[in-house]
Amino acid sequence: MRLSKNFIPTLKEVPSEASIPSHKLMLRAGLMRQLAAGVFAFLPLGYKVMKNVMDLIRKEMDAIGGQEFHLPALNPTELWEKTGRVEAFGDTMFHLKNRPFVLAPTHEEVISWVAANHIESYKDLPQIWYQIQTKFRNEPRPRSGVLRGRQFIMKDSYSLDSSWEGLDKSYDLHAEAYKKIFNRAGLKFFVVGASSGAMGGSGSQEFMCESESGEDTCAICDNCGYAANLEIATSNAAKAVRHTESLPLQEIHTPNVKTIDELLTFLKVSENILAKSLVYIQDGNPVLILMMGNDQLNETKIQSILGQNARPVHPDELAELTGADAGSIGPIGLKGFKIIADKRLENANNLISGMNKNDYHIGNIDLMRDVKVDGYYDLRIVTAHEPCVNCNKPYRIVNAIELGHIFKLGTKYSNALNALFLDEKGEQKSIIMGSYGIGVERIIACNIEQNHDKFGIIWNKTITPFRVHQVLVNSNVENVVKVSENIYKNLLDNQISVLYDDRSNVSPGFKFKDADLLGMPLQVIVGEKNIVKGNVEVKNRRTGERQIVGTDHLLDFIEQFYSQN
RNA sequence: CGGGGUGUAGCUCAGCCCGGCUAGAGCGCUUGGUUUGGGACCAAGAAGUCGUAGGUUCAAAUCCUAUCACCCCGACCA
Repeated sequence: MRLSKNFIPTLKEVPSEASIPSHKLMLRAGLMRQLAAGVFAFLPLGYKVMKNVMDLIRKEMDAIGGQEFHLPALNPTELWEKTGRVEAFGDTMFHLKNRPFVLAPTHEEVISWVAANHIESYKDLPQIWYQIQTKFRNEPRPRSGVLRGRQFIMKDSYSLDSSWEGLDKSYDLHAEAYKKIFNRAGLKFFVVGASSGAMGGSGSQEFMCESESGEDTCAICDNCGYAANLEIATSNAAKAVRHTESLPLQEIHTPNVKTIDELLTFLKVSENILAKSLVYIQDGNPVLILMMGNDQLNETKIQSILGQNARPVHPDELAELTGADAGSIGPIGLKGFKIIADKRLENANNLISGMNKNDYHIGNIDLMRDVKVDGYYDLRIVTAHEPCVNCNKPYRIVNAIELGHIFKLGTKYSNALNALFLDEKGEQKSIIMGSYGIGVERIIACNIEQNHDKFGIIWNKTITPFRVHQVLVNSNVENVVKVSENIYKNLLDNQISVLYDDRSNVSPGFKFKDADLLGMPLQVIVGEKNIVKGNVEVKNRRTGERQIVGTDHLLDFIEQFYSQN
């Protein structure tokens, strides 16, 4: 493809709308333009990369027996009401105004509808159905370029099985396919246990790409390989000690002391004898939550214990329920409260907590003697350097981008939509489902996040839009142009995709800068000083290494370069 | 939805606080010429409802009110 005749609008300056590297470079390299918040127009070069990513995904999905569909994005609202997900998605789903339709944010409903109509027998199972298609989500705050958009391309697949063992098998097939896909796309990634959220189901894992620009946070153990989203990560953080002697309760005057940090300074005691109190409302009833010291409550964990509808108490309610303000709340003397505590506090004694009276705390609380604890749970957010739950080595906490998410759904959707089959005994059963997603744009963005330098993008060999970027240096020298044209033709004749910078009105420096920005793995530089000896210069974009190669050997060189992983 | 920021030429931005005369710069673009191995140079030129609406004023890019859009932090996130 000739640069002189094709639309690749590169930018010298960084557009003000972008703040993370991938976003800046996708705009600067002319891959896309932003139409509205979270909505992007992909330009020819960007679409080329996207098609390469989609092809890569297709190959691996087909290899595990996946069959490609093309389902509608426009869905009747009624279908989504049957699974209760109109309410579950709430404002995140786009609704049409002049017809009772929604724009689908995912496709469990439509897949189940197809299955309900056409799967009759266990003999029809298993199935793996997938598509690569546009999804719509009314994100409250789109951000980070294509990493969180309101419209994006997703590869979503769905497994249909007649048994739970079958689901495990389909799930594992996907996990393996996903690893191949991300490896072939050149991404460094890791797999974490994750929360299933509103998707429901029994288990889920996320494929994460470590990146400063990521929105998710994960705990990683570099020693044993344990990795988990912070939503669910646990650790072996030390528990409170149970002293042999439980001292009598003691009132402590603590004027104007509100936070744990202030209490630490005021009392000059260790953090691990302090019990912080938080209050949630579960179905209208107050729940006191005890955490050790300054441990942070994990919202995902508390919701999985108290239910999705549990919420933090309002300050006014708090005063009414306890007679004190936040900072002076504690487990002693409360009426009508359920009390739960973090596992670090299990059966601890000689603790200090609030007295439910402003400016006072109580010392020497024994959770076995003085408090009726309704349960100990893991409630905290894991922090850096804490001992790994498996091997006790310290965790690293990293930001990460979610590339893919796989779920064991079970029968939630098949039940709601009557997707049934007859088993070997003639009994009617619900199809057992799994669902599996990959964000296509995220693969592109992650690739750039992990592979760029101050000059521009460095494409991975598998998804690069062109294998070779050919630069004609001396467009004013007739003989150089002639040789360069021959090289271009020869590359094309040998099925090597090449972007040819044949522009005559642009200086060599400008072309080199553009070549580095656009990021093809290999640059073939055709200039006067080398062609007189029958050579061209070949530059490795990643290493910057330059080699002089005879024009006769150029094809071999390129072939060899691309045959190395 | 809460907090912060920004909207001026295709792009990056100055001017706004403290109102004033024809609204600026760099890059890009057009024409002509000179250049050609790391974002060339000279000359001439085109290009802006100053986000939108209303208000104050003799006078508004500048002050006031409303509103829209975009970005960042938070909340949210199958």
